[in-house]
Amino acid sequence: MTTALRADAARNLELILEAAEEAFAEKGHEACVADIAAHAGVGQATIFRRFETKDDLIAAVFERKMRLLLEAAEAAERKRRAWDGLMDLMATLTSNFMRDRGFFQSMGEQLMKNDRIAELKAQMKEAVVRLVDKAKVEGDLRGDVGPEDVFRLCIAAAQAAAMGPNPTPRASKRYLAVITDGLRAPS
Amino acid sequence: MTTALRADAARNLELILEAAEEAFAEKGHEACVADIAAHAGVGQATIFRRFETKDDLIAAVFERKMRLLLEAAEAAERKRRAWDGLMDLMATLTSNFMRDRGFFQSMGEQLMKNDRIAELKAQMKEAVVRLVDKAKVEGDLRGDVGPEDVFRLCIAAAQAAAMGPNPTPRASKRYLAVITDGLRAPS
Amino acid sequence: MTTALRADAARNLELILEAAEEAFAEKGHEACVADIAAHAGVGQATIFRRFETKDDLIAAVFERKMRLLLEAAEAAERKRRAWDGLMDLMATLTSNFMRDRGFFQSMGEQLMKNDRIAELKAQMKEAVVRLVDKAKVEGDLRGDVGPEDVFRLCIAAAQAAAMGPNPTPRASKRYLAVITDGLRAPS
Amino acid sequence: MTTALRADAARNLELILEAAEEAFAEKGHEACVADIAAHAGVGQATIFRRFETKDDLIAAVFERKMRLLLEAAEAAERKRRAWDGLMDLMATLTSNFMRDRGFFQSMGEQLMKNDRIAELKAQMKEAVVRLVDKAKVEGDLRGDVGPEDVFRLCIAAAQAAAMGPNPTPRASKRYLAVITDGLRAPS
DNA sequence: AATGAATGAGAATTCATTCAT
DNA sequence: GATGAATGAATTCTCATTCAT
Repeated sequence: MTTALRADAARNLELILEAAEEAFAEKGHEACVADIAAHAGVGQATIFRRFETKDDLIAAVFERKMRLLLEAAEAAERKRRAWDGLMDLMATLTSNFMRDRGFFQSMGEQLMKNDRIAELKAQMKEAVVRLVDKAKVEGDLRGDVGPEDVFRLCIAAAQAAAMGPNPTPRASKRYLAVITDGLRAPS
Repeated sequence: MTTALRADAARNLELILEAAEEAFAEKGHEACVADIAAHAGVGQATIFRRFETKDDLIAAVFERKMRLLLEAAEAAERKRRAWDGLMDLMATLTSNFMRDRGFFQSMGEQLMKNDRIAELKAQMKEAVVRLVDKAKVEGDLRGDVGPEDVFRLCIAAAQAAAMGPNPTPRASKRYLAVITDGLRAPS
Repeated sequence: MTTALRADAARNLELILEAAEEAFAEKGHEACVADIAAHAGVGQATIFRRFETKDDLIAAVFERKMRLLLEAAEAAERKRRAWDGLMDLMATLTSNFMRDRGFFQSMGEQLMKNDRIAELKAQMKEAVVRLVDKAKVEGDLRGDVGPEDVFRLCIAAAQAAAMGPNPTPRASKRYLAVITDGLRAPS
Repeated sequence: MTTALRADAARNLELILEAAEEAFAEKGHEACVADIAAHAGVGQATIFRRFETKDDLIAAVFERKMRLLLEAAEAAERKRRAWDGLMDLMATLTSNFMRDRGFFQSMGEQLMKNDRIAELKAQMKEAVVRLVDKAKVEGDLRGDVGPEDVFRLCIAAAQAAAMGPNPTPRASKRYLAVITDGLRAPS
């Protein structure tokens, strides 16, 4: 009985998160809760039952995407050559930043109240640290490049591409190429 | 004589622009007019007397900064080696993008109603075109780098630096260095 | 069961419409939303929840009155002699125009965004067309009087009566009498 | 010396009144003072030096037009047949009401603080009284028509014509004809 | 548990009127 | 005396959040 209800609730939660993700991706965090609720086919109050605050919803959506990217990071680590993995990961990150205005905004904010998010960020960072270190050892990556740089340079490429008149994924690849060229260790 | 009152008005205008610049720099365009007015020590309506619309105020602030940067661009062109001028200009641009959220937002917007702004943008672009061309001729700049890239890569560097926990000018210089390394023509 | 809350909402909607009707009737469309909200005992935002725009509220109030008048028109058509029905209808219209500044203003506006309103106007016009035609056939109405004239002459009578120092319904009847005398076919 | 200044002042006053008349005629009393000042080529404060309040300006403009109409009334009285004069006057009044939204609004308002205006209204009324009485004596005008009716019926005709899709002077004449037909004494 | 409804706290913008020169 | 400048008091509309059912 209660399980049935919970199943419904879970479904609603999923709908909310999907709608929120889409809305934030397109309009950024200034997308309004009412629209999200409507898109999710759910009452506005239902959202606030699950997430005390709009910021909490934002955080939840962010968390979701971060989890996916963590998986991408793990996949990258499985590549034979760390540099290749790093390039894959950076491409994925860049693409995400470019497509998702909300995710981008979330990354910029200093204050992340949510602990899980801080943890996810840390996890991601660790993965990148491993990739970076390995790539350096393998002689592909410049020695003076830190793990945080990786993250930020992706943002940079996405941003540069998004700024122009036709923000295609192609454009982002070009910028990323310029940047990653700069990362490569002098042979 | 008649200049007396106008002096006051000019002073107020200055105060408004300064307050707006500061507010937009810190909070971006979502800084509200009331706050700016309060900071300027001026009634809210006074702002709307000078600038029909909040967007007009934004444009005015943007224009101001662009003028400064144009001067920087001219100075850059006076350098003996175009590459050096380009590096200087990019450093200046990057630093500005990093410090000024509003300026950053302004750059991103496609529609610039204000004609003067479009013109200033065009002027800036021309200066960069000249620098880029010369730097290529002098063999310092990669051939596949367009003038627009310059602008965007600065944004990228600024963004990357601003994203982190301690967005110092230093950080931006480091990122810019990585990027500009990628621009250099293979010797 | 579920109707309970909706009953409350419906009640509020009713209160809003009543308050708006009264306010618009008295002060015209320049009556402000805040006052209407206060009169309805409702938050200002509640009004904007129901009516996206002040104009929508105006339209809704107009629609309401138009519906009543349409019923009056139908009743008029049921009279044995079309002329009598016409006189009744004109009296009703005039009285309404005189009492309701907002309704009067609504009639004057060329652009009626709302489709339902355009339709109601059309329906009313058709009813008047029928009355006018029949009255002409029955030899009571001058041949050169069009259906639109009927409407406008009512407005005229109302206006004339409203203009004076004591705008009683009586006064409007007198003016209407003068006008309708002018409509009568020469026997 | 001072006369020179007064001449300038008088000129300004004239400019203000002309601009105000035009503005009120077109946009009604909601025309804003700033626009009027701009149109008059005069500082906004200058208007408020002459007219303590916007309402005072409105009254002044109203007074002006009333004076012209008074002259028209006198001319009407000079006609051989009172009925003809009455028709002329009504045509003039109607035409003015139709063209001048501000004048129309002014007529509608109950409270006329300004005494001169009340007096002008009274004068006008007296002229109409004389015309009406004479026309009755001459057997052209219905006995039950009062002097106030004349005024109002003009407003009515103007209003009726203005309401339609093409508010030409022609239209107003048609409505006026219908109305004046109703005024004519049965021969 | 879910939701439609309600709302208070802003936000931009307008305008008659006052002020300082 | 004239005027550009300044402003307070509206006014419409938005949105995150709470409430009643």
